[in-house]
Amino acid sequence: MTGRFKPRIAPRPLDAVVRRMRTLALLSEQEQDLVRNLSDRRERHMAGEELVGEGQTGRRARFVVSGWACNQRVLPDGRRQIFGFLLPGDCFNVCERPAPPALCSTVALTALETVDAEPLLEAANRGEAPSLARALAVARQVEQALLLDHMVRLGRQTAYERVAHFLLELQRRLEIAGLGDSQRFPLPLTQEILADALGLSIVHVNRTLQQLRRERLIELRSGVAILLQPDLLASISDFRPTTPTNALRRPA
Amino acid sequence: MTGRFKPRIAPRPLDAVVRRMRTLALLSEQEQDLVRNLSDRRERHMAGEELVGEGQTGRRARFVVSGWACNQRVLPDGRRQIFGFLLPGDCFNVCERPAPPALCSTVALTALETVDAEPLLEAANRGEAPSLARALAVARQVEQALLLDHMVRLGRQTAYERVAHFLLELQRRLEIAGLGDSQRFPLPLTQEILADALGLSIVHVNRTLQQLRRERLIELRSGVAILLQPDLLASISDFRPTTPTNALRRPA
DNA sequence: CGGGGGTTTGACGAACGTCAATCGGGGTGG
DNA sequence: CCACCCCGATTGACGTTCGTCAAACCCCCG
Repeated sequence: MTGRFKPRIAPRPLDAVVRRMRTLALLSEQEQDLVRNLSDRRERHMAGEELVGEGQTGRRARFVVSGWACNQRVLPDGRRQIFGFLLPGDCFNVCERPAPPALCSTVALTALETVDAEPLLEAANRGEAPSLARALAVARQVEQALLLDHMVRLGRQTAYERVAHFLLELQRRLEIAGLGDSQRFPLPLTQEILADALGLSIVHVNRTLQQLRRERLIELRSGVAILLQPDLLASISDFRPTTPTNALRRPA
Repeated sequence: MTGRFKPRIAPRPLDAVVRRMRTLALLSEQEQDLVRNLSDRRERHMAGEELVGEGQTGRRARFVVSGWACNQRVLPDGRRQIFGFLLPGDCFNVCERPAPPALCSTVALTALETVDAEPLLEAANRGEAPSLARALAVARQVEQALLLDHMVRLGRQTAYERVAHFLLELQRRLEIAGLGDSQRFPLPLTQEILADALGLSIVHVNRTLQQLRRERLIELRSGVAILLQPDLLASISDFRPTTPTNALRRPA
């Protein structure tokens, strides 16, 4: 880490994005540079800030560069359902232009950094970046898969299974983004957020986490999660790694 | 209804499909005929038949012409989650070609009739049917919206609210397809299917329906549902009619 | 008349939510 | 440096919702 020479512009910050895209399709060098050069039009958001409002139109495609966000909807009586999380490397507002009204709001959960991804869409639409176009399509497919996984958790899994399954999902996604290893990853979520994602009460999330700790399946300290027995967690929660990396790639 | 002359080919059967598409975009006469002329390549399926297997590739876009189907996933221990229902007029397997692996399986719940919709996609891709292309895009958006509604039900609503909300959704969709009125519609689902959709047990679905009947909110007899007090049901379940018909249409 | 799938009912228990109090750590102003 | 404070985590007691098991019922059909 000590002063290694970096010839290219904009070295580190978009690392997660490039990494992520490369797991989705085989990007050419030019395509990778296209991504790395997005660094302008960066934006910073504070935790709690709403990035996209429900029903909002004219949204521009963006990447999360650092920090966490979520898609959610809030009922009039205050109940909240979180549909999914946006991690570094994830894109949002990627759809046909002009973008239709947003189906839910997107909210920053931590300090957050994003970049405009429209230049990529334009290049892709002009046919200049076929693999990139494909990567974005696959990203949407993965997003959809995660949504269905989440729905199974909510509808047909117990609290215990839900938490285990969800932690495994985060582990995989964060490892792909280069932000964790096969067991350890940052988890900057309050138990209230977990509860609203998993369809549980705060108290019950707490107890479920306690149980997983007691059974030496996980550790959880100061924003870091450690999966002590990932395989056991996977069999407990019927976790099947969709997209083990490139599973969705087109053959040729 | 007694022998009114119908000049065009293939009169009735695709009515639901045309109706549905017309609520999604303003179709030209040619575009409507394009839809109506799909009648070839019709296919019949029996209840229980799997139309699409999880992970299946090379799927072709299709419309449901009559009957009901659902998207679902089954866990190894037999638990099942139904993600949503396909009603007459709905399309499935509509996505960029070549189609990525299916994220869940699609199963016929009743005797079912479908038609191949690929000709429409091709015409749309050739730029020959812009409004149709738009209608298909909106259809996907609506499908996504229904998915999120369903997730809110599963994660944050009580059994009572879930059933009420779900019945209202069906009422709206079936009325659009021309298969029901503002209160009455066919409901060819067993309580087991309802349970697997709503994340409940059969017994609890039964009791919830009993309660709704006792309170004179609904009637349910021999495959027909009647919403006696739709407004009350809506306020009970916080039902907000997304897409009150054409809400998602592009301004110009 | 018998059978089978779907519905209904009751009794019971487990999972999960609610309420309320306490704890604990990091930040902040005095 | 310390007292305070606030938010989030934790714990206990208790109530409700919902699931499970099992039996009865109902209706359509052969």
